[in-house]
Amino acid sequence: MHTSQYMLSTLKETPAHAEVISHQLMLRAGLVRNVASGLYTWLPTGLKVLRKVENIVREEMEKAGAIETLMPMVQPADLWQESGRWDDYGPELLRLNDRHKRPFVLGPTHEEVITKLVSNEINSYKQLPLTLFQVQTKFRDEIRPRFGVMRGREFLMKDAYSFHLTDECLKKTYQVMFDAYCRIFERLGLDYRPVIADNGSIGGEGSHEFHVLAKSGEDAIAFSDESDYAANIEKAEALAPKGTRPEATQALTEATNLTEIDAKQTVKTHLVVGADEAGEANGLIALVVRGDHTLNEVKAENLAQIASPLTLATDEQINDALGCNAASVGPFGLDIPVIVDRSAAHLANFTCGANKTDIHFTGANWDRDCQNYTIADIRNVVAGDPSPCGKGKIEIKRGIEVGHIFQLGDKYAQAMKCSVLTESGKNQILTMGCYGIGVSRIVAAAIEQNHDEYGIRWPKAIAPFQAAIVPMNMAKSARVKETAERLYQQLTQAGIEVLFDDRKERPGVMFADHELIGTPVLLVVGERNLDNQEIEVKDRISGEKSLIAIDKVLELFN
RNA sequence: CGGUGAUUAGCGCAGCUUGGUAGCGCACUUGGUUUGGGUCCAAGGGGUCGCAAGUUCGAAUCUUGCAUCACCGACCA
Repeated sequence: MHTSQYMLSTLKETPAHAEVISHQLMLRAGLVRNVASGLYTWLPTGLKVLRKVENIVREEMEKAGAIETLMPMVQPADLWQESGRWDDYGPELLRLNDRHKRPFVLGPTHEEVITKLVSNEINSYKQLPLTLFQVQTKFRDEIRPRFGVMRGREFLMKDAYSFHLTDECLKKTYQVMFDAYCRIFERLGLDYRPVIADNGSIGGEGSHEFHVLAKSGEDAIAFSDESDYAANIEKAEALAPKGTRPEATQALTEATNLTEIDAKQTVKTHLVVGADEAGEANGLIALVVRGDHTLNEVKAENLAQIASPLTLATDEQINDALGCNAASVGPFGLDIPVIVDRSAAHLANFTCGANKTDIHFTGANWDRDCQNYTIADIRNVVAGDPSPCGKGKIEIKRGIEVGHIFQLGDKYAQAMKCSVLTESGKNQILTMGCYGIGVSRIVAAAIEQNHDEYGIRWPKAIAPFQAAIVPMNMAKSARVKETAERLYQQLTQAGIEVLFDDRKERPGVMFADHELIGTPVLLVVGERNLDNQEIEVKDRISGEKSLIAIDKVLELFN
């Protein structure tokens, strides 16, 4: 490709509204352009990267035995009504009507369509197990799209779905997919970690997220400093403190002016909306964590007594129920259920709200001052906590979620009546797994992890071009022009993707552009080295320059 | 959805306080110059000043409403 016949679209200045580095570089390097909030056009260079990621994902999925399909992005509402998600999915699900006023959705995911398909097409246990996948554009009407393509509304995703007769078979495929995911991220050249994850609203048991580690990551991940344990902080268990609780030695005393208390010797009490046996919102529940800890909303929401989604009581509700302000809520003397975090439950002689505005208790003790409570793990782990795996301490790093695999179970198969005849001739509902990879998000994540002050430093496997030829003063030197063109022909014929910079620009401009775009190898052709039949090779990652004989250039790409 | 801020040439911004012929840098076009790290000189092209209404002889500038975009929060496979 010659730059004169290409669309580079590089920018010298950083567009004002791009916040994170990957977004800035994707705009500056000419990979994407914003069309509307959360919607992007992929420019030629960006699309090359996107396709490379997509192809690696596709190849590994096929190696793992998955079969490619393509489902529509627009899906009829009745499929979503059948699964129940028409009501469960919030405004993130974009709903629209066609000209006949029939309701449709823009697919944020494809469980309904695939389950319906398999339900119709697969009739016998002999056809199982089956794993299907697609690479398709998804649409989620995010409340607040941000970080460029990292959290856009429209994005490219690989989603795979597996169908099984037994959970045992599902677990086997889950492991195959797990391994395939590891190979994918290794081939992409990214520093990644699989982490234990919460299943979220999608349901089911057994789930891992794959994270690309980067400081700007949106998710916090808890690692053990001594083992392979890694979990999303939403899921990482906070163990109960060891040993027995200290003795109650102080008397319960009301205090008005509290100064200089160690947060570790206090508890804070959140009131949230509870749930009745049918799971409907009903009444309030008190959640107690130690003053220096934070409530883990996912753990709390997963408790049966608590309404989903987790809803904090309003100041008004608190005032109606207790007659005090939110800051003075405490666990004692409440006629609503009290759930106490393990660490908070281990305190003695602590300080807490007294359920009277601006009044607190000191010298508070469980059992003596409050009998009706239950203990649960409801806080976020913090750095230094013992690892739940039993080895080492927790360290917290940030990651970008680029993959997520689930053992779904029969939630969708049940709803969509997806069953086959077994060997004994009986109808049996299938059990499912689902496996997603954010293809477009990987492009942004790769940049977050691989850039410097000059621009992007692509891992070789996904660089838009393998090399760029930069001729020095080609307009004046016929020899440079000839050599560069010959080199270009040679490399191109060998199947190497080379960008030939034939713009009439000064060298500095060309160097800066190619470093911004992140091409791994620059081949600099200049008068200076031609007498020796050599050209200069500059490595984008190491920054090292070296001379190489022109007829040996091909060997660089073996 | 709440809080904050922005909207002037393709991009980055000034002008607005104190109303009076719309500017700067980059990019773009043409000519020259330069040529191993974002040259220099000259001449050009490009604007419903987000939209609408109001005040005024006159509005980018003042007033009101609306829209869009972004940041923080809430939200979130």
